[in-house]
Amino acid sequence: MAIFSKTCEYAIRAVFYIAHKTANGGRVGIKDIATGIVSPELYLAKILQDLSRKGLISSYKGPNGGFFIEPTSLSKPLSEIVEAVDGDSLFYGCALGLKQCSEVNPCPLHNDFKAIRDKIHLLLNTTTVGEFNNELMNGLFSLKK
Amino acid sequence: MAIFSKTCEYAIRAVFYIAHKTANGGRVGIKDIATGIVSPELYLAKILQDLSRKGLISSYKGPNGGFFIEPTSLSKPLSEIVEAVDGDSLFYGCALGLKQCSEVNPCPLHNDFKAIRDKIHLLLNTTTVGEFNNELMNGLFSLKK
DNA sequence: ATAATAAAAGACAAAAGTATCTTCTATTAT
DNA sequence: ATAATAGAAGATACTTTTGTCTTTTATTAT
Ligand code: FES
Ligand code: FES
Repeated sequence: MAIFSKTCEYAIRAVFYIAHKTANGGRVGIKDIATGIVSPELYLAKILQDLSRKGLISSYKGPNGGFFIEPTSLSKPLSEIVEAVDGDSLFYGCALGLKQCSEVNPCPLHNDFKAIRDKIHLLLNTTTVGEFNNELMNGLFSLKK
Repeated sequence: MAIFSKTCEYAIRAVFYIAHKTANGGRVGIKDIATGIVSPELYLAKILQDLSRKGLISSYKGPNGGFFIEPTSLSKPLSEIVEAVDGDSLFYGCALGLKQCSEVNPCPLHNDFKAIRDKIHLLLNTTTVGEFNNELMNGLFSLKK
């Protein structure tokens, strides 16, 4: 099992792509994004519409329209994207699938797993949407499958 | 998304259950296990048959038959269970779904994620199947959904 | 031998996730 | 007005995961 759903992988890659493409203004179309991150265009469109509805990214209709990210949104943590797509079970759920992760009735892995879960949460809370713009422009990081 | 598949959650809970029930000899039947960890009996049966085929647990047919775990198997790491059920993508796969996680063509999350991934791997490599037998017998840990 | 018990196996079914296609509407640059 | 682009909605399909049902086989107490 991967740590994120496929939908969430597409979402994160797309958001990084949009961020670094529009950090200095402009918009980027769905075709461009789908090609840039190698993902099924129409499926990605649905995902981005959802993220747009939730205010995590912005869009503009009409010619030269497309998706973009508000400068202020560039500092949003990646955890918001993950939570919007995959929910928060990665941050708060029990590793062994107990209905409720709790200190009073923990599963055997609780203590060790909680520490790891918190690290994941911290990573995604402190990583921002626009954090890798420079590296992405320099081609140091890849978003292509 | 949870960190393990539902199948893997059942598998781990069942293995812990069998381990602490049969650490001092004896066998435990599928009905008992399914009740003990609150899981669909027939689905769990398939999972356990698979683990048995792979030698991670043992079984005995006939009256008073059932599943058990060899004393030597109690010291096997939990990672073997996880790998048998969910594969190794949790340990080696790219967080953002790139075909290949690599240093030369990394995704933006590669560095930070690799550290977390390694912690998960270490946790599962150092946690053994029989590690929680005492706590489970004392009711300190729960395996029930 | 027989009956009881449980594992094993295969077919099937339901649900969720992933993906595609089509149609229509809204917006805006030209 | 026209063309370009995204939003929205709904139908459909494919795949994987999860779960159920039925039958067969193996073992052993009696
Ligand atoms: S109870 Fe399982 S992780 Fe907390
Ligand atoms: S390339 Fe994505 S985690 Fe290594």
